[in-house]
Amino acid sequence: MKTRDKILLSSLELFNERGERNVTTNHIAAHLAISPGNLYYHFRNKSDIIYEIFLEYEKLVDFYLDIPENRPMTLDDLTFYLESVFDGLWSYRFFHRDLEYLLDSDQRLREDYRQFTERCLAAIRRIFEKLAEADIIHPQPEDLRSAMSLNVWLVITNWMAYLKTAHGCEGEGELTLTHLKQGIYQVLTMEIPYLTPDYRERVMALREKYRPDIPDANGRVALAANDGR
Amino acid sequence: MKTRDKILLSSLELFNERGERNVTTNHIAAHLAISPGNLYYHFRNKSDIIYEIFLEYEKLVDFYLDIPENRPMTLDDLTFYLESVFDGLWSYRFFHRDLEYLLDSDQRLREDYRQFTERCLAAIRRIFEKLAEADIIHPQPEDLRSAMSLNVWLVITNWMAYLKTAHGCEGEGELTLTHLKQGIYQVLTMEIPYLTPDYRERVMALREKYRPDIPDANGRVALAANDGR
DNA sequence: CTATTATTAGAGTATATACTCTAGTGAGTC
DNA sequence: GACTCACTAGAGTATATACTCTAATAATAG
Repeated sequence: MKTRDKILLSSLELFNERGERNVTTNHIAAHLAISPGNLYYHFRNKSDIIYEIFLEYEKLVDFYLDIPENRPMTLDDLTFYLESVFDGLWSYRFFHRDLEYLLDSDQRLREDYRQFTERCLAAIRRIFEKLAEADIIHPQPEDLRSAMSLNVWLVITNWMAYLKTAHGCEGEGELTLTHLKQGIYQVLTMEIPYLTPDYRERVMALREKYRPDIPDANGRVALAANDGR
Repeated sequence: MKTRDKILLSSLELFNERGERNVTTNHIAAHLAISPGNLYYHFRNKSDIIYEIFLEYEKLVDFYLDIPENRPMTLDDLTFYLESVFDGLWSYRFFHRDLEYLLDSDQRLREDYRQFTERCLAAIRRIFEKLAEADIIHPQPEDLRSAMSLNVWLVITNWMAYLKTAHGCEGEGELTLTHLKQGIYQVLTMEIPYLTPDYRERVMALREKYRPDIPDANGRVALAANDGR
């Protein structure tokens, strides 16, 4: 594997593990057992590394959120979108943690990320639209759909921060992809009132599969056996 | 004013303006025209300053979210809670920006914040409960109420980050308290399906007052005259 | 007035961080 | 064999950062 790619890979790994703020270019070089000079031969600076990683993240999510227009949407589609978005969030989880700082330090990234957000929101809106077309949810006025979509986005992008900050349990409470995906439960919660009678049961069952098994804010632990995952 | 208090005040101001990561203890001292030594006479380290600021934040929000149990809840109460929470968020806006890093660097803060979150969530749940008691919203099963409350919390705490990251417009697009409070529109969006017929119109009108006047993700600008604020 | 304590200035320090510079090495090309 | 060129090592640098130390000054109590 090319040194350049190794740098990107190691950086992502270290960023995800320790947080971008705690990972220096020297750390990255040391982790790869290459010299700092070598690293700076391949990248002008740390921002450049982060930017390239963002481009990968962007490509991944754009790929997942490509909504096929030639057929109606199914519940499996919805599941796929939700799972995929959380997969992406997990793989590049360092990114949202220091988002504001990162955007402040790199204008390119700021503008790209803005457009990325817009595309994601448009995709979510389109998903709602197609869910209505498929009679899975009741149709909504455009205003409401936009506001709902934004709420979905806010919940998705903040779910991980909630898990990491609200559940202290330092040593044991390691965050996993499974925990992260329990955010799907939260997203589906918002759709409940809009479900059509035909699909209500099925969506509720789907939602149940993602019910958090960590103590909720009441200190209660859900008993649901999270089978099949 | 005591030097100690001046340090806290200046720190908060600088943190909010530039972000905690971009503000050093030397900056704070320079801003107050005192020596670094003086600053370190009053505080053991930067974390201590942040911790004390958090305690103020906590006290403020706890004060706002004290739910009176001796009378039914009104719509004015709800408005007050929403406005207050966003006021608090605004006054200590640096805090949520670097939350994960801050909690990682200070165990006390981590534990205190965890409990703070729990109290906030409990308050939100209680508000939903009392809204149902007052026949403003339909009653919900406890499960749903908990999940809804968590979503409200996620939307509230992520709204500012959304504004700061999704709306690039560097120079002009200065973030203001008014913009921030448009998050109330998003929060009320989640309650729409649960409103009782009696209150539906009134809550929708309230919500309309907070309709964002910034371009939404479609590039459209809401026309609503945001009167009276 | 004296002794003590609280407060402050300001120079200084150890370490870290992002990044640079020079001197190569080794694989291919003519 | 001379030359090129992508790639790499590793020492080095300027700056920043969190924090310390000493000495001095103001405030206060007896």
